[in-house]
Amino acid sequence: MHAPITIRDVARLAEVHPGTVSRALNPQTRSLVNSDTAARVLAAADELGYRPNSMARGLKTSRSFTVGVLVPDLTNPLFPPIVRGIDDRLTLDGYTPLLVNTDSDPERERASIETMLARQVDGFIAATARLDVEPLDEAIARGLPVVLVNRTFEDGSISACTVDDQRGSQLAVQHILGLGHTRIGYVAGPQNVSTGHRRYLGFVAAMEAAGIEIAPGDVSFAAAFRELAGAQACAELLRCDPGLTAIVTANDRLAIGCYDTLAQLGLRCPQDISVIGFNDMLFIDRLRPPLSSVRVPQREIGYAAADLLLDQLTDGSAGPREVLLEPSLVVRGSTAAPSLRDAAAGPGA
Amino acid sequence: MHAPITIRDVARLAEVHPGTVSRALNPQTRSLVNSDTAARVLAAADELGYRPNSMARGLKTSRSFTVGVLVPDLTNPLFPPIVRGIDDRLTLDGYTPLLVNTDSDPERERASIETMLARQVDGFIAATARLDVEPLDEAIARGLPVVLVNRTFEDGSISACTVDDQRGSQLAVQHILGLGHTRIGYVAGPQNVSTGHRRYLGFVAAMEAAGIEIAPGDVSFAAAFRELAGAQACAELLRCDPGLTAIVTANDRLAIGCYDTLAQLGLRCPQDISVIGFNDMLFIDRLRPPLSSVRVPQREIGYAAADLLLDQLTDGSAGPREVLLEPSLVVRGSTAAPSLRDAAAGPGA
DNA sequence: CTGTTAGCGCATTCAT
DNA sequence: ATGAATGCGCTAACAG
Repeated sequence: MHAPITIRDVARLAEVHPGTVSRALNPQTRSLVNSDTAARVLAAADELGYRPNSMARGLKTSRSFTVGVLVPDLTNPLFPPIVRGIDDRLTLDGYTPLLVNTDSDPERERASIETMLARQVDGFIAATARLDVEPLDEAIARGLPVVLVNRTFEDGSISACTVDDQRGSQLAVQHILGLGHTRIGYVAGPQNVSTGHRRYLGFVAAMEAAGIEIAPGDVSFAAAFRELAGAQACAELLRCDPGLTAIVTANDRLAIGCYDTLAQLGLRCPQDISVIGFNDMLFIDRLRPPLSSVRVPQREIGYAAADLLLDQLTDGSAGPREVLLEPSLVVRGSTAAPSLRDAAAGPGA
Repeated sequence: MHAPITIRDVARLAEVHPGTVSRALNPQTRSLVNSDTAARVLAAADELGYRPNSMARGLKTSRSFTVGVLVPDLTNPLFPPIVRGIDDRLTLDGYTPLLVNTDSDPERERASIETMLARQVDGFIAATARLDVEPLDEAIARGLPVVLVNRTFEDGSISACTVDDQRGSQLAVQHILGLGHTRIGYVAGPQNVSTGHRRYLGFVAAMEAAGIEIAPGDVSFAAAFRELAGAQACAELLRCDPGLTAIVTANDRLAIGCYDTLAQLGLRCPQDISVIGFNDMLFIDRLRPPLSSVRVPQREIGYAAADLLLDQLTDGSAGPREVLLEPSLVVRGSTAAPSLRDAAAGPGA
């Protein structure tokens, strides 16, 4: 438990002034110093095991090389890959993420942002679903760059990185149509989060593009991205139109809920009804049947978001940008051609 | 984008000396100041929206109120709940976790610890399975408290928080025995990680306690906690002893691998063979059949680990302690009485 | 090229 | 009970 080694210890050993040590140790300013001296300093620093105190550096430069990362709940399987991607990218440039779970609670959110501001974070990445940016207003006012993940801000004044949700819905619909389905239901997510809304819009657009009319009862809105809400929405769908042969969903967990309802009604998937999810969650291929889904490159989204932020951090003039990543279709056992069931019996009964 | 508000701004508004503001704002020293003045200072701080600069404070006090948290890979479903628990507890006391993914790569591990040391973390929580403590030696030498999660350090010189792995194995074995099984195989995890080793010891002990001999081929060691390794181990088990009626595993993912092998061999679970996992991962109840498992209170483990660390942080004299949390048994459809080969009844029916 | 100087914002010792 | 002074470890502006 020896005393911490400072820049002055290194200076003493290398027989130079502390200021020179600072210059020699910083790659940015190393060119300002004689390479021999620099080498000597490096050697001395190495010998002593010197490690710059980043709080002192931060105090002086008013940059902390930390980034606030807001997620609703790390326990939601959606977020770990995103956070991992963020971490991977930030680490490359010497930044450290400060992770916070907000539980989508405005008060907790406010408090967290407060704390991070006090910690002098250099920017924020908000992987939260809620639509308002207000809690981040002060950060923005202070000139701190902010990047949104999984959502966008309407006027485009804030950088954002998301998957192309509409395109994802289109992939799902086209897959289902390609199998020959025409009686298609949709379990939508909550419309007050952008993901839910845009996936819904994508579904509508894709159906229209195919010239298929969406009957009033063919869409049911789940109150949350949860299994139970999905099960309820699915039940409602089938009550309105028992003749559906396929259900497109806005999220894998909603699709799991659909499985529950189908099982309860004695309907088989995919023989009686096809189901397709969205996100391609870990282990979703282990369900019975394995769920077809729209894959979202979560880790890449996090990585790209961090990339966006670093851009703005490094190059002050870099304006806000939006990055849209491509989803892809993963076909598994939950989708098949329609009417393996008795087509002649028809719907209605 | 106004200039940041410092303690001097508050002092000016409250018409006191900056030193007084510092005292008034810190709950610890507030008693040293007249309560009227204190109130005035608080009001001024509030009005200006003052937020203490934690880097300046840290530089002065050489405490950062941050804690380094090491995990192998956040993407492994084991860790999010643990990290969540850590975060929840640390936040209560104003600490912030600095999360790092090491990928169990010694070099990455070393570099991360280096970075965190430079950031003046006040302590470490290592939620990694296979870390020799060596990379943390310097931290320990510096007098920084360290808490291990999911593993212990032999000589008990380091605090640790784990589930009672042996007890967990015992619960699994007793459940299987209670169903009437006597021909029981074990798919063990890697023995160079403490979790794998202790669960194995627990299995052996429980079998011995029941007076059942473990035949040479009845245990197979998986090379990793992964599905494929589990599948291979399961295949080996059944090759040696096709008469097994139950398989106990050291981990849910190994159990999933067993499912794969059983399906491949045309064996039904639980009618032909029962399988029980360990961890009770998220969505493991969604497999077919739903996996019986030993539940590990992951979030609580993280919470308790952070608690241990805070103890040592707050009370310098607090020695290292070990905390063992209780596992519990979750019975689902993958375990049943042996030899139901003719019974048509499914689980729960 | 390198030494010197002056703070960054705060907590803390010493006066008063 | 409060003011004054000092320095945590570092970087940056200015000399030389």
